[in-house]
Amino acid sequence: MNLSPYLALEASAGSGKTFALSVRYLSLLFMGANPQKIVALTFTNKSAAEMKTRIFETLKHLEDKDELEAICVQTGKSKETLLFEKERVMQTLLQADIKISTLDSFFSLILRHFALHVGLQPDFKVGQNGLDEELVERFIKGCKSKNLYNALIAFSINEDKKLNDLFSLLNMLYQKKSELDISTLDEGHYPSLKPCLDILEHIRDYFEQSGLSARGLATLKAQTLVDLLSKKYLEREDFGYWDYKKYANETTDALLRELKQALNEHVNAKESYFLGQLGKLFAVYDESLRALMGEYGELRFDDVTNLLYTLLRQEISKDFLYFRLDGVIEHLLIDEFQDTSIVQYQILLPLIEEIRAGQGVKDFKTLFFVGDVKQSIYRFRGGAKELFGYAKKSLHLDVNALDTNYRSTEQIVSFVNEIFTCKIKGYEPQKVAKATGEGYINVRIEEAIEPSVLEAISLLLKEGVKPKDIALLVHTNKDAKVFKALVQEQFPALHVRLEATLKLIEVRSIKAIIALLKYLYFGDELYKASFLVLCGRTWDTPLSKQGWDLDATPLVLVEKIIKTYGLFDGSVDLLSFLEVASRYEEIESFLFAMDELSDEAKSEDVDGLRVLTVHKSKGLEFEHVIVCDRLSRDNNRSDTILFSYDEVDIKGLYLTMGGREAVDAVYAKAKEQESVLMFEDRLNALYVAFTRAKRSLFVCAKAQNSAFEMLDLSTTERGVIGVSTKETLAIQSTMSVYQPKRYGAQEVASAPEEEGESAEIASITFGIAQHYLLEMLDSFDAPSLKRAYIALQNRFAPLLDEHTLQAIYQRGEKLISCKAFLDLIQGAKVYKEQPLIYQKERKQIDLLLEFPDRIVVVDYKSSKKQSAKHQAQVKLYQDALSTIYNLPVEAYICYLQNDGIELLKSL
DNA sequence: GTGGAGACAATTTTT
DNA sequence: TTGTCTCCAC
Repeated sequence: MNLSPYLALEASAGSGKTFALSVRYLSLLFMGANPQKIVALTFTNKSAAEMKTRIFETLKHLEDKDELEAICVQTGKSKETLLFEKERVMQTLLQADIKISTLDSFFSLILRHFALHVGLQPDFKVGQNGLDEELVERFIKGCKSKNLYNALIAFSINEDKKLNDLFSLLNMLYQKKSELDISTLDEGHYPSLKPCLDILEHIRDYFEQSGLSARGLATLKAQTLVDLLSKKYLEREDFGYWDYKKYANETTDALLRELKQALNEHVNAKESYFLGQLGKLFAVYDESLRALMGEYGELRFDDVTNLLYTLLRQEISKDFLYFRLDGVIEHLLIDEFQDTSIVQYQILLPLIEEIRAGQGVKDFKTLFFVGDVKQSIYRFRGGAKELFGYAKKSLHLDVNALDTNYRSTEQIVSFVNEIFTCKIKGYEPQKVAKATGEGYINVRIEEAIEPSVLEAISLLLKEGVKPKDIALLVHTNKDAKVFKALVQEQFPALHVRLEATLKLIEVRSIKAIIALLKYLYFGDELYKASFLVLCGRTWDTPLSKQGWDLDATPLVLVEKIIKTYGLFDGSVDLLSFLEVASRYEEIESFLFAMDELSDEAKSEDVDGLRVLTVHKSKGLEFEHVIVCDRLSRDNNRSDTILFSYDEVDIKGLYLTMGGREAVDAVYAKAKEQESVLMFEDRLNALYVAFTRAKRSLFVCAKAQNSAFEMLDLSTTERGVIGVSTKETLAIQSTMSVYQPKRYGAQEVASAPEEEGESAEIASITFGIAQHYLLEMLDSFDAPSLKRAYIALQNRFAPLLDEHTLQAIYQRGEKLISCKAFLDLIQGAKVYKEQPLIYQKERKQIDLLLEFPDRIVVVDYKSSKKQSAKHQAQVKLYQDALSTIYNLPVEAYICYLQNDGIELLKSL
């Protein structure tokens, strides 16, 4: 066999990591490993699911897969042997309880086995829980009973810490609990600042006598430590500069050194005191937390790892652990190893060492770690990329690197190589799998990024790229929200899928409902205006408080608002919000709870152009990627406590104070180390973003304060935009495969904007209302139109004004009197709003006409702004339908415009 | 014109 | 908590 038993694989972006993992997994199976004893761990549920699917799919169609060859090499078996054994392996795999999961779920599984040992019921829940208030209460109670209450208050005042900050600090220590012995933290007395202030005064007196300017003298005044540490002369060796220069001499410089020394002593004493106090408070925090977990059976992710670590360290023996885990794990595969945190590694270490110790010939135990330190972007969550190197070294692993990129086209690979060589430490340029010269790069550096982004999108659409093949990568969730709105405003017909972590209260329609409720309850006109604007109406639209029963339950009120204002948009978020509303009895407590509402919104379930953060995009790939600069400026806020590391061990911890580095060299070094690591994380994030692209990459950078600054980019355009011609298999569908074609701009010149109605909500609502009217038409005659209009008024009256409703009605009139249209539907069986599931996308066909000898599909559009896209859309319907019907299918786009109906036959 | 000081504004990433 | 702007002695 060629399979290296203890292997670390360095897999750069797009180098076939998933391929390598499934080859490894299957090779183990073919070599006789028991699937029950193979554990494969990833970081996200998505990638765990993907890995499972990939393994099954590969095995199922092994004869057609490239993996077959690789498995031959790994196992030393011939193709024939493997294919002969395929069925047997499949059977074992299907019968086994496959252990492919995320680290977090693997850990909670283990913890469940031992729950009773830590005072938990095995059915504990994991997730973000809402026990924060109980924790605060219990923590304060604990402080009181331990005579720490005064210490708590003194601590808060001295450090100017709000309770909230203190809690995030304690939580941070909690995460590092396994790496740190908190009980040994220093302690001392709170030091006095007086010695420092005395020296300063001395300096000032001296300079005053010399005749220093008033401005200079003012800089030599300070009241607090913060004042003092902000002084710039602390960064200097002497006073030989600026206003001081004229009067500086040996005496002043000696005094400066004396001041720095005194300050150094002061900050260190203060740090000892702070950490000592914090250690005591932490003990109470830890205890309160543990009691709460036991009582409520609710754990956070950190709690699981923390408890498990404690268990493995103190309370259970290794043998017992294996016994409970249904035997020893023989093969361990870890994906994205660079994201592993130190606690996680320590938990896994007994398992790893057990495997690594198996030296005998009959012992068949293996380790396989895959990772890429260049893609480490989760330091803030504890991910320690240093662990990869450490593990390689300490476990004496074989090291292999995948050096060819199979994901991206040549232009992209060489662009990424060009940018990141020299920037990322130890960057090895990637080789190109297909040296075809394909690919497209477009780097734009402008004052504002929005126009660049919109141009990039229209450029892609013009080339016939399908929206779902485009991904917009942004830096923050907030940016994602902003760009989604922007894109929708400019391309009203485009589906945009927002994949960001948003709070429920950040969803527009929910914001609106809360605003209205607040208006009804508090009566503040401001809430009324904000509700109206959020609904897409002008702020001064009349709105009456009459007719709302404030004694009704929040659920009833919210439901009524949604109905009255037609706010339901089909998203799950409103449903979750109704669920939240049902938790409250009356409006007052509901409204006050809203400000603290932490429930998360689900991403919208639409297939279309995707907007997501760089962090979310990790592990994914897209045909066409637009990387956006950050809209707001970068925020490198540092934590209250700074850790310094010696490889993977904590070397020290420091209390952060602005300006402390000027008087404390040790601290300065730790801070420098920290900022290097933060820089690397940001650089890696850009590497991740750029390497998501398969065919084209747009970079939309700002001229000032750019997140791309560190890359020294310059405006570039290279290559041509290519459209994938690769067939995408429709799963579980009898329909044949849809072949995307190029819809060039030359086919239909896009019409100039016909109306000025580009206000985001208004134009979308207009389109929906128009469709609604036509859907309500029983038949295409005047009486039906009247009935449909009444239905339209009932539903859309609150959202659209009289004028708009009239305009919609008139378009309906024009349609039912359009000869070409009436001729078209003559003699057909008519179906409206027919759902169609095609390529896993849900489509709605506006009008379907069934004739004995042919099928006609009609799509209504209210403007010709996006005609190329409309063409593509009906073409898709046409193709889809021709696979269902055994008849010729014709497609039409029916433009309902102010000046008349235009019926356009699609070619 | 130069450059230090202080006032002032703006403010993440997720299992 | 950090970059940007403004002020003013040299």
